[in-house]
Amino acid sequence: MGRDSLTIKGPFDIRNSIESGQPLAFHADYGHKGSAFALSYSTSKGVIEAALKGKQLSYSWNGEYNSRSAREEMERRFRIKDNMPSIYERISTDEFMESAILAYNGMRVTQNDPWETTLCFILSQFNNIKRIRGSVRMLINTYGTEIEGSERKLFPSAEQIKGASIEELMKHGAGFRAKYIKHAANFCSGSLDLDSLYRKDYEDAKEAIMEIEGVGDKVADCIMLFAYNKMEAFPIDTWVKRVLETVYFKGRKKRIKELHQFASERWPGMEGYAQQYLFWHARSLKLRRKA
DNA sequence: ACCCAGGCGGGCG
DNA sequence: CGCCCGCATGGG
Repeated sequence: MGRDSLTIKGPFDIRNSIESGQPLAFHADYGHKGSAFALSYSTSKGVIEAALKGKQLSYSWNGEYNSRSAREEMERRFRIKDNMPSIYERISTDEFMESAILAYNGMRVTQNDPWETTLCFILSQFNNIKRIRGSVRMLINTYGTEIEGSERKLFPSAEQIKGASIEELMKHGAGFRAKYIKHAANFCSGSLDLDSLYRKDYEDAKEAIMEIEGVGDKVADCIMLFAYNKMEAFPIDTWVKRVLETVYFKGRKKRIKELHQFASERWPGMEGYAQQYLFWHARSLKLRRKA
């Protein structure tokens, strides 16, 4: 148990950083008039609660955290050390990107736990953000370990999920993805060492994570970007596909492979950040087919 | 009622 | 390879 704070340098939009569908296991409370923002999240080690006021990010911890590991957790999750002006310089290639950056200035790509990200993004397939978050909350409350003196629980480990039946997982919001969750839990608590993927490059790590049944090209890219710090990952979901086709290809249908190629040439080494701004801006514009 | 959601694996040609 | 289909479920 403890409490500390750190000062954020550069633009930081905490609300859009966590609401933009990258971390899916957060609880958030909004302050009045947008002046403060409070959040909490469960990890495998404890619960972190944090609040942002101006440039001061204060936070508290419990469980196995100590002052040093809690600080590292915060800096990592929110990529506090990212140089946003330099990133914007690299992805600000056109008017659409400029307006996205203007609208969501300070939105960070967050870096989350590999198992958490794997579980959450398997749940994300053919699903919507609101319901994914509800399912994740249910899984935490059902399978996570209790923490003394806290209403929240730890994020359930692969071992704990492995102990659940497909029927139980289905009932707790996983739907048809339950069999994938089960397989991922078996795999990640057994032959696949998630920590070892940090030492692999993007291509090799992605190939390794795709051995999990239910993890295809898009989910693998999300895990690479949102957990393993691979900024060249460019997840292409329905929104990103649509916005790319609309903005850069005059509405013509393009294959996923071509769009990956396009992104890697346009935003080399920073595809992940470009993708997050494209995705979130496209959604805010409700850039649908029938809009 | 209807459509869609941060897709995927399997089956087909 | 590319294409097409079904899939649990609930929010808009």
